[in-house]
Amino acid sequence: MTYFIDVILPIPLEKLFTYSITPSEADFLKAGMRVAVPFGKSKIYTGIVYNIHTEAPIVYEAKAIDQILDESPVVNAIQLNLWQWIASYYMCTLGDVMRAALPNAFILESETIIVLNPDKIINDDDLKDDEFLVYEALQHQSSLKIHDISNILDKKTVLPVIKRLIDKEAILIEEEVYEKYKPKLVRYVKLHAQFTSERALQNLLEELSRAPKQSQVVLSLFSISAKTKKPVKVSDLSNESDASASIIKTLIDKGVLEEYFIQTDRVQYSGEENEASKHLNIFQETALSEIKESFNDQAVVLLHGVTSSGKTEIYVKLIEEALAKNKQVLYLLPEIALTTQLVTRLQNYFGEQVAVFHSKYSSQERVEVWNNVLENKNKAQIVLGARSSVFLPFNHLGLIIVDEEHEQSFKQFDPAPRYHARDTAIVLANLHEANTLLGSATPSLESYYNAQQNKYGFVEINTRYNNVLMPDIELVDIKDKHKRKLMKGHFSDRLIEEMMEALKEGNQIILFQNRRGFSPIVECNTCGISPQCPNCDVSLTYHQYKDQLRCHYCGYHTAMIKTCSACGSIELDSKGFGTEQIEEEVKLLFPDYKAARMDLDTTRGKYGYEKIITAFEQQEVDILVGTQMLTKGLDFRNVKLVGIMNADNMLNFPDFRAHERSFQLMLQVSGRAGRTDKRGKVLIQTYNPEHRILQQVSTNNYIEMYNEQMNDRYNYKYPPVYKQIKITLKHKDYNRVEAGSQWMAKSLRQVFGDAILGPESPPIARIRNQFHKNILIKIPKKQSLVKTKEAIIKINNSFSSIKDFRSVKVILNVDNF
DNA sequence: AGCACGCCGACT
DNA sequence: GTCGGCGTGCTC
Repeated sequence: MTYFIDVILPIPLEKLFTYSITPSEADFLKAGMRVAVPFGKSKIYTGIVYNIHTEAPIVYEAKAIDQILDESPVVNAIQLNLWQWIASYYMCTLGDVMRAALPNAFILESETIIVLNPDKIINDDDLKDDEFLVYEALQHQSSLKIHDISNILDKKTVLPVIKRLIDKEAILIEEEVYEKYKPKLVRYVKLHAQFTSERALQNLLEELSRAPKQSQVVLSLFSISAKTKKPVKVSDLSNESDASASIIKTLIDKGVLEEYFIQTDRVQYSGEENEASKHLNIFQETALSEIKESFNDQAVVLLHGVTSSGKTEIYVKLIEEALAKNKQVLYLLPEIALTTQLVTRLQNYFGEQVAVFHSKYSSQERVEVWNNVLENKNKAQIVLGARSSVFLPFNHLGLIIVDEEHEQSFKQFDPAPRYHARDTAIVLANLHEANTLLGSATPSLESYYNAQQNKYGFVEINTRYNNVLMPDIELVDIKDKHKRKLMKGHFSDRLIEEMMEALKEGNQIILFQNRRGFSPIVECNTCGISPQCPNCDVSLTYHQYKDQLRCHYCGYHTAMIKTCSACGSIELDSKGFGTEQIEEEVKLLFPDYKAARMDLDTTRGKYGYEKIITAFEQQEVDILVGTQMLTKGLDFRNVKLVGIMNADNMLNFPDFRAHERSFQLMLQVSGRAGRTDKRGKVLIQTYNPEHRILQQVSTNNYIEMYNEQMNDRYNYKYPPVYKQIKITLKHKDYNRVEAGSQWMAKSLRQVFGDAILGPESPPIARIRNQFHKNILIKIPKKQSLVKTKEAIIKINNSFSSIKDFRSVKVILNVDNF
């Protein structure tokens, strides 16, 4: 009997690929293991075994696998189920899901290695210049990679050169597969066994008396091991004794010290004793019992608790209960990198049972978390992570918490799979028969709607922890302030007054401006022309700190121009304002206080956020200026005043969710104010204080906002009333996307009629030299989603079989909000 | 997605 | 005349 396996490959192709295996391999292999398989002419890819069977393919001969990469499955059956769901719901391939789900280090790829042919000696004269360069390089280095050769020759296309060298039999090529994950080994030292006796030791120290540094090292080694009673790391020894690596090496070479290695986890928790969880107040207690009761007949519960109502304490209680039942817990957060504070809090309760998983981890670190979850280790009972942690190999999941449920960063927009982690989490929980708790102070309309429809359970907390009052929110009409000349830069007199007062009392201030950079538009006063990005249809934003013009879409940047590129005038003006400009104005207005800025530009790097957050927490900074990232669940005790510099630009954003988002954003930032006994103050500067949303924000009226917005959603057939799929077409040639999108929209209309919107050019029609067109499909709740998707796929297939349209990229985005 | 094969412009 | 551009087709 011959055996075959169907394999998922990490490429965006619909099909699974079938390979033949030997009976003994069939015996060993299980679904979810990785195999290395040959693919195409020379490549070797990592695939995941999907199933094992005996049905030989008919139209082609299956290749044999290259090798088996695992002893046991790295992906479990539930995960494969979840992958399948994601692929079909979000209309992408299993390969796309695999790429997103597995840590990079699990996906090995072969690399072509070029070596000299030992059996043949080539006369240099027979080689051309570039061939000679490669040949020459191989005399010094035993092997080269394709990448090295393109460096040597300083050009991209090197394959023809390699091919000629192969023809001349000068070189050979090999395919090498790399294991990307290497366990981390830490170097330890101990005293060599021969010095364990008192006497030998005495002799040794005497011997070293003329080498004070060396004897210092030996003495330090003693003191460290006496103190910690554990093996001694080389790095600790080096720090303690203040000795360089070379001194330690000398001692190792002399045979005084012995070195050895221990495999260590990269991610480690070194904390104190755990605290007991806090007692809940009466409101929290009530909410907790309501949640538990809801879980009896609802798999999902939405917890709507005002900012600072102590939702985390409730989560902690639920986590405790899940752990007591020996279940794993997944705690999803929008952007984990921002929430060092929460990690610390949970670690205080649960110590090393908390594992953290997010995008700023290296792929090596991710593998370790993955394995810990897979093996159900004690150190991974609670996983705190961003959206990609829904892919971890849980096997006993009991509870999923989705904190800040309304956050849009749970939805992945760019590479496929374009999944929403909240919705995926609910499916994952179902597969595990676990419960899901969604928590937010400003729930998304779709979750609130689901709760209203009794699809989810619903629990509310309306009181802040310790009965702290909700902040007092004041709207400032800057149109009027401008008229009456009461503005200093972008600050109204009211804002300055309140800032003065807060600072005098020793309180901190947060200023929110939803735009980074200094000013988004630079304009020539003479001819009115403003510098544009060469690759995108946007104006360049001026960034003062580097004196640059930057594009926020493609990363293009140039030095700030001194004269207008069109007319040569030197009168350049800037319009609009970003965080950078606010920061600068703050420094001028309040020179005696320290201001800092938190946005994408200041938080690059692994610890970028942490530095700023810590500085603000420790009150080294009085005024913090920032973008959206300020809103994400940060808990600063001493903030009394929050200023929203301009509420209008977010309200006017061209998106059906602009109002909902603005409401959420403003209430979230407001929630940062007055978290202790003092009542917080929020000032919202706007040109349009009568705006319904601003009124609703200032009275903290979620229900009214919900009802009004839902009304619009009904009228205009938007989610959550209708389902929505967005199709984006991209091409570098405008005419081609235009023609393609027209064709696509027409075909869709033949099936769906006027449920099709578009094609339309998005506000930014060109990004990275690609022109975009959008088509929107609105799907009534009663229409079959599966059939709708089938129809879309069919149309998309005919689309790509049209020669002219083949090169147009089509992106399908399900629930594109 | 990669990679090979095949057909057309700008350089030695 | 070649080198090297990218359109087209295929991968078990």
